[in-house]
Amino acid sequence: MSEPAIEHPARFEVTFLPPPDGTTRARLGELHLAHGTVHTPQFMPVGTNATVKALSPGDLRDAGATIILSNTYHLYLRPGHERIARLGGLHRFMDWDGPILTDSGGYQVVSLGDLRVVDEHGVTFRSHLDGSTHTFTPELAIAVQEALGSDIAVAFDQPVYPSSPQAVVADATARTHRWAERSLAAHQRRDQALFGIVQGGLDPVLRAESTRFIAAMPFDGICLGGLAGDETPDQRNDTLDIAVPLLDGDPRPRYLMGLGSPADLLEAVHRGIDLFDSVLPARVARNGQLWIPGGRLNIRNQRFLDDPAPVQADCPCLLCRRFSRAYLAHLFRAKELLAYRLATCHNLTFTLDFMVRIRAAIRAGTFPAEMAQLRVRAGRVSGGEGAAKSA
RNA sequence: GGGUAGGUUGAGCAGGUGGUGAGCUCCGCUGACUGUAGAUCAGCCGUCUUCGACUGUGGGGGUUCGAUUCCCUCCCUGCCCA
Repeated sequence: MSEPAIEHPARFEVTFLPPPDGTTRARLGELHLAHGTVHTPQFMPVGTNATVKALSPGDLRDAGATIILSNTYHLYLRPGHERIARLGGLHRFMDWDGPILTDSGGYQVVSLGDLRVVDEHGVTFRSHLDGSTHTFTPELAIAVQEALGSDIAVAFDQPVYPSSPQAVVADATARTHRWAERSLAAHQRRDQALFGIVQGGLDPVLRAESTRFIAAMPFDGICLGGLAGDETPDQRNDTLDIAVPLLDGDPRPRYLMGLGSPADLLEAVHRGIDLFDSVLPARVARNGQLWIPGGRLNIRNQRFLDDPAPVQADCPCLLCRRFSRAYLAHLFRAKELLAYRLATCHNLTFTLDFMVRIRAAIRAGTFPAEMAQLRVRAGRVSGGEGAAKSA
């Protein structure tokens, strides 16, 4: 509330257009928001409960984060959006003075699978905390996000798993469109951007329809939802190749929701995406997986107990600057809390540094040529073969 | 020296008062994780020719068709008393 109103809640400038030869759709942009400027392509660490798990705001800054994501559904349930508003808004509450995007809570429709009812009015959930019943509507999702005071709010949608039957996808997509209109109508806060969400699953026709429908509305940015689920990389790429070209010439940022491994980020940037978020780097860090150039380490593996080397020699993160693999391996075995902080610092530093490299290549006009080596640096997403023996 | 309670797969246990002990929890190993109900979850964790088979209840001996169980003896550990 104390934030100064700005003329454009989300002014987006593309500062480096994709080459006209069609070798890539990767582009460079600056997204100007109430709490600062975000250079795109950019990755947003996820801070569901008004905290990126295990990290302080200072850790986040040091890792290179410039914008983070938080969650409407979780903060509505606890501690309550009105309480956060009374305490001065989400930025002040969590002491993060950079931009924040809030997810609308739509994703929890699928992630909290059991006991929910979706109808035209909204979604009735059972709270994962105490079992109490709540109904989320587009209007409530917007009101909560306005109370939180995020820089970017997101329309309330109904995602479905990419592999869902066509009829299910069609139904959810149509409802998402109607809810997009209601979200837009409900949104009032002038210093807060509002992004709309495209659905459509993997169906080319539905995805194209949804992209056109959402793009035709006066949102400040376009989210591509319903991906980063159980689809294959090829299916995801094909879907992006259908949706993104329909946004050619559109002056707004494109945000692929939920994507997070370096290899996946690279392919999506190549296909014209500007913004990403994912819990993946932070979650796998807490579970002992450390990302390094060309692969990853499972720090719980026995061989690291005697390894005096840093996780990644040239990494500037808190972990790699000062501690050995052996120390981190010990902390994980002892279940010491510092393990989660150090590992998370590293994976987010790695991910955000990867985005820096991508932006540098785009700026230099060498992005398509550098894709191969960026792919090598990204390593594999999953499946055991990507594990690096040591750096 | 006497008494007493025990010795079960790395650790800690359960069980078993004559009819096939491979069960549990740790630890350990491997994997998974993508708009976070996740510092979580899954598989493995005696040996082998691994959809099965074999071995294993401190050592030795005895009774018995059959012993982890009953008897004898020895060894080891904890506690109590001298």
